[in-house]
This record gives sequence, structure tokens and C-alpha cells, in this order.
Amino acid sequence: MIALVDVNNFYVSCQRVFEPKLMGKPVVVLSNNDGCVVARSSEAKALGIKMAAPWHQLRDFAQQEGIIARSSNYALYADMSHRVMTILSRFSPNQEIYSIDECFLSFDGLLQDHTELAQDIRRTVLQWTGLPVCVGIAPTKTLAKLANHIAKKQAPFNGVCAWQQLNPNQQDAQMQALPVGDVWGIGRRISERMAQEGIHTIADLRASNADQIRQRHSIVVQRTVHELRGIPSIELEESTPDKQQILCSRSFGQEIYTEQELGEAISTYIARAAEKLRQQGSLAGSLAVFIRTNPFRPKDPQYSQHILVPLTQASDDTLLLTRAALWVLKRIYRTGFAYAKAGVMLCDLQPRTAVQGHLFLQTADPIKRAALNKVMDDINRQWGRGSIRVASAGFNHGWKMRQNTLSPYWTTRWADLPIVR
DNA sequence: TCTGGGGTCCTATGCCGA
DNA sequence: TCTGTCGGCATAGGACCC
Repeated sequence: MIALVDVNNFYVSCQRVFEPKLMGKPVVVLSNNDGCVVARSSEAKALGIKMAAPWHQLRDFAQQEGIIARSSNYALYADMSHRVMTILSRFSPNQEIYSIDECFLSFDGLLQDHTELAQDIRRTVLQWTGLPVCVGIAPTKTLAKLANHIAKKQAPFNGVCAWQQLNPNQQDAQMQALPVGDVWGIGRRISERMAQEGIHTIADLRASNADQIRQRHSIVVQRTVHELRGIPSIELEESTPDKQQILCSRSFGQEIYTEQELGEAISTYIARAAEKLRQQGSLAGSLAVFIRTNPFRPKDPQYSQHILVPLTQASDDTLLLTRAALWVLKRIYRTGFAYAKAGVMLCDLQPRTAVQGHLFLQTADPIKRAALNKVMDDINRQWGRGSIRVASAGFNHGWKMRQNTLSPYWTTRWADLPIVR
């Protein structure tokens, strides 16, 4: 049996833990750069605020309706996520952390009443963190996701839906009432295609011919059909595999024009990406850099370019990667454009232990370099990201992203600790 | 003025050599 | 020597997730 536990409106709920005055009010959390809405309280949803709605289009409406916005505070969400996951791990030895706000727990030969167990999970997480969660329990991951969806949307369930405790008629009724697009793994495009094939509801999909689904769609969708029938076809992944690529990209707070400024941004992103790379103990075999203008302003001259270059020898050295990235930037940079976004991608990742040496290459002393990178990581961890950095990352970041309504780092910075009277 | 960021997996396609 | 076929591989792009 598999449970899917998911925090309600996660980012908004995190903000509310430390700002109780936000309770009961329409609240939204904005993406990086305060670009668009990425989390909404139920009150905001009720006002018709759509997911991913551009914030600048909503400004007036928000003011009118008293909608409160917060810039996203990822340090806070990551810390709160860690607390929730730690608590949930007490309920089962088998946990798959699926995203920042949800995880699967598996229970072998579960004897306890499913609903009782799930309510216990809800109470514990709420009491220990202040965050509300919903729980779906079912024999497969896809059904657990569906049960969670039902628990979240239908008030009588009180935040918990144990699929096996519904009788077959109730299960059918639920599946007939829900559109196929509500199934985990069925997105907009596949829903559209299925509509043409006469598959509209989840019940339709469950009753479809799995072999034909394989033909018309893919093996992935076929697995989903099996899962809907209660046949486990998607494994629980308890260990997170190493990343195969690491990407760091940002839109700029304001447009920039010069290679110098783009270089600062690229250097900053490389530093961050390389830090992640070292954290997982990998080396990058190749590296890509991209820059682009603002596609939302089609009347402006548009330019978008990227180049992927192999590295002579795989590396996790910030200095070496920075030099390579700036070399690439020089190749793709064109004057006369207003650049809105840039990014770097580290690809062809391999374990540090399996380096292929290079017969003729002369590099800086690798042991000294590794020590240098470690010291930089240590300093930045203790004193804050960017405390020590390569000079090409610059100092006056005019391109830094907008975060006009950023809350304090309540749980991860001493100066921001809340005071309780 | 103002439209996010970070991932994965799968399939189609074209090239190459056996 | 030429031609057809097939599998392996790299790559690009589409689809999905949060």
C-alpha cells in the first residue's frame, strides 16, 4: 500500500506559519523575479487567480481584491520541506521524496486502518510544523496520487482518501466524474489526443485497451493504465539518483546590454552550478551557455543562442568552468540586443571517482584546486552564498532579480529568527 | 516597467558500420 | 562492387512533473 502525502498550497502555507495574519486571506507567492504566480491560497483560487498567471497583469485586480503577494523564499521552503520529510520518514522506512512538498510512503502488509493512520500523519505534521497536508492511500502510486487529489478537493473526506475503503461503486463514480487530465502523467497534449479517441474521463482511460494505448501514445501511458487498474507499474524510488545535468538560469531584473554584465551573470550561475556539482560528487564533461532577449516583446530585435562545448577533461573546478563559460559567451555574444535571460548547463556528468585522465594536458595542480574549491564552499556555506567569488562575477549586480516582497529567512538566518513574546 | 526555474524520460530521426 | 537491411548511437525535440 502506498501513501502520497502532499502539503496544501505549500509556499503559501510556509509563509503563513510565520505570518499568521495571512490566514484566511487571499495570498499568492510569486516566482523568481516576481514574474508569475506559483502558489495560491484557497481564497486566491476562489478569486479566479490562475496558476502561472503573470503578476504584472494581475496587479490592479490584486490591489482591488486585497490579494497579498510574497516573493518566493526558497531557503525557507527548502528548510520547511526538510522538516516535513523528516517527520514523514518516521511513519515508514520506505520513503520517496518526490518533490519539495510531497512524498510517497510505502506500507507492507498494513494492518492499521488506513484512514486512521493518515489522520495521524496529518495531525503530527500540522502540530510539529504548522503545515497542513492531505493524504491519499492506494495500491499504486498513480491511484495514491488520485486519492490525494480527491482528499484535497472534496471537503467530506477531511484531507484523507483511502482508496481501498471506497466500495467499487464509489471508485467508479469518482473516476467517471474526473477528467482524464487529472491523472498523474496525463498532461494537456495527451488529454487532447485522448479526447479525439473518445477518452474523456479517468474511467474511460482505465477501461481502454492498454495495447492500443501503447501503440497510440507510449509505454509511459500504458503503465499509467495498468496503475489505474491497481497493478503497480511504477516503482518507489527511495534513493535519489545523481543528477544527469545541472542547470542554473535566471531572468534579469532589468535588461542588460554588455558582454561584461552577461559575463558577471554567467560567472555567478557557474559558481552556483559548480557548487551543486561538487555537492553530489560529480564532474562535468561538457558545458552549455545560453543568452536570449525577451520573447514577450516581439517588436524588439530578437536574439537567442546557445553553444554546448565538451571539456578537454571533466571538471568540477569553478575557476576552470568559469573560464570555459566566458569563452563560450564571447562566441555567442552579439552587440545591440537587450538581453533578458541567461543560463548555464553542466552536462555529461560523471562520478568524480571515474575520471578519465588526459595524457598531455597540463592543468593547475588538481589537489590544490580541489582544496581551494572546498574552502570557497565552506566560506559560502557559513557566511552566505556569494561571500567569496571569482572577480568576473562582479559587484554591482544591476541585473539581479526582482524580489520586492521577500519575507525574512525565519528559519535559516540568525538575524531573522522570529521573536516570541 | 512587469511573463520562473529545474528536472526526467521517451520517441523520432538520421547516420554509420556490419 | 553494389545494394539493402538492421541495430547501435547521438541528437533534437516533445511531453510530463513540481
